[in-house]
Amino acid sequence: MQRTVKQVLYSGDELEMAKFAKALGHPVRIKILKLLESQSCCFTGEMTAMIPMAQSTISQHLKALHEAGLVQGEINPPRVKYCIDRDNWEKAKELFGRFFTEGISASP
Amino acid sequence: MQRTVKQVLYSGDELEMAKFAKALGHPVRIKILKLLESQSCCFTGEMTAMIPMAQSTISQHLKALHEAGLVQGEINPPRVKYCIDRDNWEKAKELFGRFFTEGISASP
DNA sequence: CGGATTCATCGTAAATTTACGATAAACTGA
DNA sequence: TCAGTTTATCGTAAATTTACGATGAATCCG
Repeated sequence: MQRTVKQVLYSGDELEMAKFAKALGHPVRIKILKLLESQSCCFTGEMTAMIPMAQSTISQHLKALHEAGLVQGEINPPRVKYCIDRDNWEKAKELFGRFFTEGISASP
Repeated sequence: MQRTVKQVLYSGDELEMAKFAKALGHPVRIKILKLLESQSCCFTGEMTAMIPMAQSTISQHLKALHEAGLVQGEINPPRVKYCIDRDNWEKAKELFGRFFTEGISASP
């Protein structure tokens, strides 16, 4: 008897690419990453000073970037210093690179 | 008198990257693009045959990809043949490439 | 002129995202 | 210990996304 539900199956690469892409799918998050990229690291406060948006909203976007693994935060009381997560950055770079050149790996 | 509303300003590149990234931000859209990439082009029906999801949903995702400019459809009655939009594909490739290596262009 | 095929669009419900202000939590330094 | 600073989280409203089935539009073939 057929018990498995009709459902799309995704490869790990597909899921990971989508996760990264989703995190990049808002211009303010692009801007934040650009900031971190240009000055290696910075505190939340510096971002809120440069981006005219409520502090809570910036914090929310940072959380999204963190959950996608693109950013990591180092507690430096009473502040938090954010940096690009280099490992995942490289992973994303490679995934996007492959995707746009050959089309992502040909897994399931 | 100050009349402009407090508002974040984005560069064209930031907006365009976010638009592309958002379109890539769902695994089924990644899968669809992979399909188009691997067999140059295909009809909607071939996708719905390979992806267990309602035809209307696939069509909706194709619309999203089309609106982001990543895909173009050529009417071939009674079917529609979809292909990667090569111009924007290259644009996206370059944007993501620059972003992950140097960090996107340093405009406003 | 039908009937069949192919795809888009509509209507809809549930879930998620996005923004804000208010508040809480963690830590410093006086 | 108390006041101040910095950031996260909560609560919330509006907008958007995602999925489905049903229906509509366009075109081909007989």
